Amino acid sequence: MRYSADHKAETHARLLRAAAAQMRKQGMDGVGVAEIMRGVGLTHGGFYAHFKCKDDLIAQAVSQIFADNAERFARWMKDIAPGERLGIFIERYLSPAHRDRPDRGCPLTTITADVTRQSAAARQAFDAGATSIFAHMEAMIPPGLGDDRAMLARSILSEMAGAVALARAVGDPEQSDRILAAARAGVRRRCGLAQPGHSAAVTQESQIA
Amino acid sequence: MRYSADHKAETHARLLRAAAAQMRKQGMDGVGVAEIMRGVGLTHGGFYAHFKCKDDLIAQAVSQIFADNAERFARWMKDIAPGERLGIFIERYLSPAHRDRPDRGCPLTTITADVTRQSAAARQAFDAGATSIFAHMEAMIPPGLGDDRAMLARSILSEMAGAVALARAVGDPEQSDRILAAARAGVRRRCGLAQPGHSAAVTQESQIA
DNA sequence: TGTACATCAGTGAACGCGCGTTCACTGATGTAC
DNA sequence: TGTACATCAGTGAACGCGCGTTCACTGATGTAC
Repeated sequence: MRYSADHKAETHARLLRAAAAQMRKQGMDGVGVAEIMRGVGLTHGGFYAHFKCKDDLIAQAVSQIFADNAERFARWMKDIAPGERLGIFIERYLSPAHRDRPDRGCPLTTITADVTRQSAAARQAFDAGATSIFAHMEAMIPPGLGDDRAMLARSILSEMAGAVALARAVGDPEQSDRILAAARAGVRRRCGLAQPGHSAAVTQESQIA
Repeated sequence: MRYSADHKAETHARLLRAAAAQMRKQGMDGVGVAEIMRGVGLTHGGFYAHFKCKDDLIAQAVSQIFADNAERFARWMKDIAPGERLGIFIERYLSPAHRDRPDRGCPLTTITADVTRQSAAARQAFDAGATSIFAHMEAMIPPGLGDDRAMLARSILSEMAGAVALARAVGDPEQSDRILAAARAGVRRRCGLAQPGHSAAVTQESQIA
């Protein structure tokens, strides 16, 4: 079956998007080649027309995951005044909705532990993506907030990523909600924002906090 | 070969300790039954004299991991004055040494992502251990520091666990050191401690920061 | 005290299974004439 | 315009491998007599 000129590129992109979602939900080594191919309606044999091997897919999927989230971030922030962005980002990042959807969640919360055991190519893709996220965070921090905004950005992102990861791991829903609420309060305070948040993205849990 | 009365219990304990270390380094599903048995000098067939199945080992190993760290924590803190404990804990937790030894590292940094995909028994063990760590952290926070020490403990532990996990994932050593240094500075400030730390556990990186 | 037997932690061959990977093949379509 | 051929994304059987698990067996030692 011969296909149109860009058919292969489209299939390749669909495979990467499927792999990116499944790897975040099930862990980077928890997804099989056959499962990914089935996910886009193909059979396992065709995999090697698109990727040299599974490690090749993983490395490309890491880049895809960061690209997905960068695009989602840009879409969120497009119509929001620069001064409002930090508060809204914090609320959304530390929301139960983010916790409950790891398949489209921030890679700093989903693939961080796994990537330490992956190929050099995958780790380089992670480094590039993480650096970009740190830079975006730094840019959102108001200049008057501290002498070293880069360090503050790293500190705050560590807390946000750590809180979402812990909130996912904890089985007790109340404890999980409290972890998110504690991080929202801690990060907002450090960013000079009112307690609790009053943006449209505010959740029930942050009201309780 | 018949063995002494408590021989089996000793072997069981050695298996759990080996599994606890390997699971933190290689991920919870990255360790095989045969590999663990080989690690204590036995063959794979004997595994089922000690555990019902692999999931049973994993659940018990999760408890073992938290017990290991609770013991290590108690040993650290034994001869340290209560007022000094928080500062020293922060320095050690956010040290390159902790980052570089995940096999004996805090479970909140090593098994958090994996445990979301494990059995109910493993998740319950994680919850119990995490609750205990949160309580220990809360007890170290000076009463005058805020109106809600439990929330502050959650917020700070999220940052510390997140920072160590990110520092492990990042390939660039300088970036990795900066993440730890940023978290040390951020957490110390929030705990009302001097910048930078002056305890014996101080590292080169915190001097730079 | 010496002999016969029971115990049971550990052995190692074997199993079914799913994995990543290979490869001869398919067949709709673009291209050459 | 019609025919013959080349292309190549995708198919599906097959592979070697390591996994978790089972099971008949071993053999040093404790116990019964």
